[in-house]
Amino acid sequence: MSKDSPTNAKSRRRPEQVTLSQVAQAAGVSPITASRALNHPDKVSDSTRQSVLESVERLGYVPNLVAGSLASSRSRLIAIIVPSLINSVFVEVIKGLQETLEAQGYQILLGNTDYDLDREYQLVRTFLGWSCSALVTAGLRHNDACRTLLANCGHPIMEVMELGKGMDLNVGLDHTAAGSCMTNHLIDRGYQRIVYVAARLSHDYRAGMRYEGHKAVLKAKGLEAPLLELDTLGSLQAGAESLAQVLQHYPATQAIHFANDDLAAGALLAAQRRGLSVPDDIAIAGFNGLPLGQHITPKLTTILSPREDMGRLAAQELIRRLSGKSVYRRQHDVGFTLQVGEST
Amino acid sequence: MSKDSPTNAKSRRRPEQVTLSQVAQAAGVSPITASRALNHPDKVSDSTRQSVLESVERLGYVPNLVAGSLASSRSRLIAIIVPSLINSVFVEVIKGLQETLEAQGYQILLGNTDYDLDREYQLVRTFLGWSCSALVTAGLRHNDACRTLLANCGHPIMEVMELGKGMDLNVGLDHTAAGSCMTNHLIDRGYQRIVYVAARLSHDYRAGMRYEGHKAVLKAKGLEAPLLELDTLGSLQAGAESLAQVLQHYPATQAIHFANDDLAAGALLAAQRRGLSVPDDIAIAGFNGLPLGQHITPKLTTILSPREDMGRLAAQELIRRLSGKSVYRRQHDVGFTLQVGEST
DNA sequence: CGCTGTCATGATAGCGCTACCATTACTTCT
DNA sequence: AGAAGTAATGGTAGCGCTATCATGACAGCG
Repeated sequence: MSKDSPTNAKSRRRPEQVTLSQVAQAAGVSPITASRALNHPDKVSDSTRQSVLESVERLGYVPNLVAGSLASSRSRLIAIIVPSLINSVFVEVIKGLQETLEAQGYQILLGNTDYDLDREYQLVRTFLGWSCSALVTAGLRHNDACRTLLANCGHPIMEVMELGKGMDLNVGLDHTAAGSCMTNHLIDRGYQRIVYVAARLSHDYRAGMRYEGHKAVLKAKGLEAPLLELDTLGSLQAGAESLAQVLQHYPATQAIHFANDDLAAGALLAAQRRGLSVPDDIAIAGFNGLPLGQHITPKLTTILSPREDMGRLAAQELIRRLSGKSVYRRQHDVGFTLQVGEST
Repeated sequence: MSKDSPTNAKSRRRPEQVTLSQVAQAAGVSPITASRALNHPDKVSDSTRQSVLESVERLGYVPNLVAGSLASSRSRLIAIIVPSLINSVFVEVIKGLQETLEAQGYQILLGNTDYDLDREYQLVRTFLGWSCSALVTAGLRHNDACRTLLANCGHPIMEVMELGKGMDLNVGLDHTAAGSCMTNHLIDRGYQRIVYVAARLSHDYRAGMRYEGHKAVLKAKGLEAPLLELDTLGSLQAGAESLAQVLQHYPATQAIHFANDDLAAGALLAAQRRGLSVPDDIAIAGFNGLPLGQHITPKLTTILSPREDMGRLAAQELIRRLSGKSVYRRQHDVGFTLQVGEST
């Protein structure tokens, strides 16, 4: 009784906040029963549940999830850590995750590392401090401190985007294979002098993996694999500018294999402005399968990666794990699809 | 002593978790002093702070933010509620918010309503349960329950995207004026038979506001303001399809005023495929100022809205408010810029 | 020399909730 | 009939941290 009394001198309570005890009192049950009525509805009788819910409604009770999490050390928070929000690729994965997780009553803590692994470590620390139920990171690369923290935190870790030796769960695709796939296609089309253009590989190291796949194919045929690395983010603008650079440095180029569709589309549109014919004067290929590529003329040849699906699948796997079901696979290869357009 | 002992039969602690008490003990100070060393560094002596930080490092202590928030009823969490993650417009606002808030040590709780106000209410409830420091919502429209909750929660509310009678803080732009601005431009160019094309106005009601601005200008000149509302989300695809519909239903159309750049660019690219000349056969205008519009030929006439800036400004205002500074403006008009391209 | 003020630190008592165990009233089984 | 469940409820004791007040030490002051 005195516990609930606001006259208590030591009380720090915000008096306007309705607590579960007040709900319980109004419903004529103990606080713990009220708690059960809300969180384990099957553990109380129908009539009790009814009257508790009615009191909740009447008093405008909003559960204090902070207190609940502290008491139960479970939070229903999922941390999502991505390196960028500008790159729509990550947003689409977030979309898939978010859609699935929110439907299951999880909330999303979003962090952006800006491609900085130290920043990632800080974010992981903070998110662990929120005792989030699981962490999702884009990519398999972490610094040592971060790796240690993740390995010992006791929560499920989901690494998305690429496929490889993950810490725990992993949903992604094989970027090296994707790079090879596209280059095989270009060679099938008869192109031999192919330049690979990427934006800042230190950031987008997955583009670097695709380049490795690309290079392996060319080397096997005894061909060169020149690389043009731009010092900007991938964008239409960067793609447009890179076209000029390629034509200047490698005038005999027959095809350009771009690290992503933004670059490729930018170059394609710039080629049009210049009066170059694609693919006759120069062939252009991208990666990602953005809608844009399918609406420009000529349609862009690209590789479609199932980004929202990746997010959805990752979320499903996590939920399965979190709900204690043992039926799950540690690793999922979501694959990719070569989408042959008119630009190659 | 016995409190920290894991032998205590009633203890529910996860034994692997390092607590502040352990850090304090290792540093030879009381828990409360250790807390101060971390959260109010200026309130402890240099030597104490040093030894606490060193113990934190050595023991690998990760602060339990849940416990901290419960005790202090402050969380450094900011809720961001948007209606969609597909629409890049919202993502850009999130980007601006996130960048500014993370730099100040705030974390982001992200929610997606899918244009459903009831869902928004649920998200607000949940986020308030996390006693987040502030809430950001995209838009001024809420249902009654949500409005009541927000009004009484005692936390700063920031409504972004549009300008109007907000609940608390408001950063946005005048969509009606933006609609008028573009239509004035079209009329200046000599177009009179102008169709407005939008995607699902019940969702994107801001597009509806722009249409109102558009209509007002035309009505004032005694001109008709036909509206074509699509039953899809705004996308390149929808824009491409809408072109055919406009040409069929309104064959004499001189210009199309699209609700956003995705639609406009889709239509422009589709017009090219059809061999129509833009703007000679038909003029096309958009809204948003997406990079895409500046890379296609002809360049798209559009209205540039400062989306990341909107996010940044909103975050700055919130931070100012949260840190108790009284210097803030309740409302900011971030304005917009008519970007005249080659498509009109 | 006491008086007041500031600084660094500590003891206490919660924040609002739930895990854990206990209790009671029934039902079912042998 | 008594043992052995099962279902519904409650009491107690924290979860790990911080607000509040209290304490002691020491400086400055007339």
